[in-house]
Amino acid sequence: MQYWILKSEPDVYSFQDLQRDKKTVWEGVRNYQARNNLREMELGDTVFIYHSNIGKEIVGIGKVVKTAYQDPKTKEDWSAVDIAPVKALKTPVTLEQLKSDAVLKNISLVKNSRLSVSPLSKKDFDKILQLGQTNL
DNA sequence: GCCAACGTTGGC
DNA sequence: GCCAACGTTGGC
Repeated sequence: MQYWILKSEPDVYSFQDLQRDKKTVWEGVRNYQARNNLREMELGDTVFIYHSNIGKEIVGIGKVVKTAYQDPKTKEDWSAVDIAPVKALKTPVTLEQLKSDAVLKNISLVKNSRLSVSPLSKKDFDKILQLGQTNL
């Protein structure tokens, strides 16, 4: 089991949209590092959904329901995965909270805010759950 | 809306 | 293969 953070702009596709849709194709990643992370995802891996620009907070939890396959939107060598919602965080965890945490301030979401798919250790994952006052 | 940080592109 | 120029992203 691995853990990840997926970034999305909520005015394009929000966690609420994911809850409504029950499942979505996570496509459009056009960054090599992010693509490689997508390809390392395994079935059942847990992901946090982070809202960039608007909110700037981790709002919910999802899971990988289909591992990497050819991005349907392009013929070029990019990947997509399928994501299903698990549950919303009881309390969203803001970027500010992440930055002020001695451990979490070093996660790639904070250090490299442009990376749209980034890995998370179990420890970091648990800490964020705790900050979000949420149990899986 | 601005700008810093980062990634990509293309000329040499 | 280097690096300047450019485009994009996202925090502020």
